Amino acid sequence: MADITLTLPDGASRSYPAGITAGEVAADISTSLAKKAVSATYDGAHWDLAWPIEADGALAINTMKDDGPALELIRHDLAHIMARAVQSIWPDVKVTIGPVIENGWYYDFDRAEPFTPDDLGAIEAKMKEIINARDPVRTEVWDRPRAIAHYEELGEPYKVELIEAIPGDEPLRMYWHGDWQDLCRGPHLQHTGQVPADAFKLMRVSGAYWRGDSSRQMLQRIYGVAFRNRDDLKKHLTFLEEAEKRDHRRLGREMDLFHMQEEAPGQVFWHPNGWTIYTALQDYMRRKQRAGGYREINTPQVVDRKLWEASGHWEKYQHHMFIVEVDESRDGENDDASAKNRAETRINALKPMNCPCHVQVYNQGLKSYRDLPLRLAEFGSCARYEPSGALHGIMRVRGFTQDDAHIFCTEEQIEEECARFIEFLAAVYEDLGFPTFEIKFATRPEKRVGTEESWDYVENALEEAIRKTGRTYTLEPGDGAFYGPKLDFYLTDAIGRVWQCGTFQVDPNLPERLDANYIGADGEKHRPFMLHRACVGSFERFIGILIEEHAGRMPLWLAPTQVSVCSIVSDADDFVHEAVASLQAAGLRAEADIRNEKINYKVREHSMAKVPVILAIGQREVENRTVTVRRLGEKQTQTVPLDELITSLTEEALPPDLKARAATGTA
RNA sequence: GCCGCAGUAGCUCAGUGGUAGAGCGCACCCUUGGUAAGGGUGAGGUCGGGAGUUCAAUCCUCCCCUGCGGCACCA
Repeated sequence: MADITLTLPDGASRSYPAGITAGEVAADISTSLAKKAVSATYDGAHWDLAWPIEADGALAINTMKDDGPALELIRHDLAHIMARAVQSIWPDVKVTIGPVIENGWYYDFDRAEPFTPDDLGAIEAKMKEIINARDPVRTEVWDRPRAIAHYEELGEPYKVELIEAIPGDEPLRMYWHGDWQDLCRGPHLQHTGQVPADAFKLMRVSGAYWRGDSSRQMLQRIYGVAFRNRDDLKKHLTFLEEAEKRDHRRLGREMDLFHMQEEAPGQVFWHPNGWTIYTALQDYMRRKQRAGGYREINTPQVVDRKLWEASGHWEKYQHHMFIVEVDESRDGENDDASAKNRAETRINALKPMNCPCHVQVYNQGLKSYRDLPLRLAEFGSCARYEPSGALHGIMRVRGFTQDDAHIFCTEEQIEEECARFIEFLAAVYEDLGFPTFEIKFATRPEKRVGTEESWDYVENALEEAIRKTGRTYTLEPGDGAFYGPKLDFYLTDAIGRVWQCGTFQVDPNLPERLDANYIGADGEKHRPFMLHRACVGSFERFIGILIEEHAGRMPLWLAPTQVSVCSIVSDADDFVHEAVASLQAAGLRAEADIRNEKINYKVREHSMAKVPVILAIGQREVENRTVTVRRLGEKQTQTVPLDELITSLTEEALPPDLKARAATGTA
C-alpha cells in the first residue's frame, strides 16, 4: 500500500500507509495526545479519529482546547446520548433527528405521552450515567439496503424515511455508543466519557413538525445546552437570566409603557410613557423622510374587498385579513323595499398593507415621467390576522404601523433609488444606535412572473446599488417574491438576537394589476415600477427592539420622563416646581416628586423607572438656585446652577438629526 | 394553526373540596429625611370565562379564551 504524507500544524511532515486513521496518527505523535484527542481537522474537514485517511493533506489533531470542534462534538454526542437515554427509559419511543444548534442541540422524538419536566430530570440523570460509563464510540459504513432493513426491523420508520431521502446511493455511516446505535454523518468523540458531565442542561420540551412540515406528524423536541465546562454553562444561564430582565414585555409593564389584554389580542394599548417613545421616534422618522424627498400621505383603514381582489391580496391572504361585513340595509331603515333590492352586506377588509391604497393616490391625475420618481410615504396602520401562535409581545402583533413608502419610478431609476434608500436606512440606523446591520439579497424564485431579461436587469440594479454603497450582503437565492427581488435589512440587538426591520422590494406586478401608468417622453403610456420600502418596519417591533437593546434605559431624546426633580425637604417644594416649569418650558419632559419620602427612596424609585436624569433639591440648592444632578446608573452627583443644567440638557436631549443640524449650524 | 405548560390583589407569587394569604405597590397618619426601600394603620379579589360532578368547587372533569416556550407562518 502506498504511503501518504500528512503535514502537521507545526509544519512537520510525516509519512504513513494510506488508510491510517487520524487516531492512529495521534497515537504515533504521543500517547497523551492520543488520549486527549477528540477529533481531527483533515484538509479543512472535521474528521473523526476513527476515519481512515487515504491521501496527502494537512492534519491537525483537536483536543478539548480547540473550542470550535470541541463544542461541536460535545453537543453532537450529547444529542446521541440523550436519544439513547430516552430510549433506554422508554423503549418504544421512536427516534428521528438531533442536530447541533447555537449553544446546544435538540432531538426530536415520537412518543404518545408528553415529556414532563420530571422526565427531563430523569433523562438528564440517565445521560450522566452513560457519560460516566465511558462507552467507546464505534463507527461502520453500511450500504443503504442493509441500513433500511435494519431500521425496518427495529421499527424506526423515521430513520427509514431519512435514509430514503438521502440523495444518491452513497454508503451510510453508522455510529454506536455502547449498545445504542444511530445513523449519523459524524464525527464523534472517542468515548462518551469525553463529554463533560457537568456542563450541559436540558432546557425545555416543545412540539416540532416532522421535517418542518405542518401537514405532518407533530414530534416532541427536547432542547439542551452544552459547553466545555461548568463555568461556561453557568455563564450562559446567567446570560439567559439577564436577557429575561431586558424582555420588552416585562419592561413595558415595569416602566408603564403599554399593555395588552385579551379583548384585543396582538394589539397594543400604548400608555403615556410608551406613546412618548413612539411619537418621538415617529417625529424623527417624519423629519428624516421629508429631508429624504418623500411626500407623506394617509389612506383608509377599511377598504372594500374589490380593491384587495384587484391587487391579488384577497386570493392569497384572505385568511390573514380582518374582514368587516357591513349591513348596508341599515341605510334604508325607512325604506325597506329599496334596501331589499340591494346586496345587503358589503365586505371590507382592514388594510393588511398600504401599497394598493398608495397606487390609488398615484392613480389620481395623469402622471408624467417628469413626476418620477414619486416617493409616497405613510405611517400606515395595518391589521393582519396573524396565527395565534405567532404573537409575541409587541414584536409580532396583529395591529401595527409601518414607516411604509412606495417609490414609483422607471426601470432605469431603480438602481439610484435603491442606493439612496440604503444610505437613508444606514443613516437612520446609525442615529438609532445600530451602526451595523446585515443585508440579505433575495433573488428570483422558481415560481415567478416576468421575463428573464427583466429579472436580470432588476437583480443587477440592486446588486450594483449595494456595491455603490460599499456594503456587503448575503445572497438568498430563490427567496424573492414571485414578481421581483428584494433586500431585507437585519439588526442584531444587545442580546444577540437578529431582527428583520427594513426591506426594499421591486414590484412591477402591482402597478400592472392596478393599472398605474405615466406618460413618457415619447408621449406614450408606460407602466411604472413600484418599490416597496420600510426602514424601521413596524414601530411596535422597533420599539420592542429599542427597549431590549437599551434594557429600558432609553437615550435621553427617547426617554418618556427625561428629568425627575425631587425635593429633599418640603421647604424645597416651591423651587422644585419652578425647576420643573423651567425645564418644561425648555421642551424637556420633566416631573416633580415632592412626595413625603426620603431622598433615598425617591432616587431608588426613579432609578428603577429608568429616568435618565434625577435632580435633588434641598435647602442648599434652594439658597443657591442650583440642582444636584445624578445620572441614571451613576453613583456620583454634581451640583450645578439650574440655568446651566437646562442649557446643557436641552442640547443633549435633541433628537439625533436635529443635534447634527445644530452642530453643523454652529460650526 | 399545531404540541406542551400556565392563568389567584395593580405586580411577583403562596394556598386549600367548606367561597383566600404574603411581599412589593396603593391610600391615610407619624416622620423633614442629603442620593437605591424610615415607621404605623388601612383599602383592595366573581381565584380567566362557561358547563358538569358534589350537600358544597378557586381546587376535580369537559369546553372556550388569553398568555408563555417551541414548531409552522410572517404579503
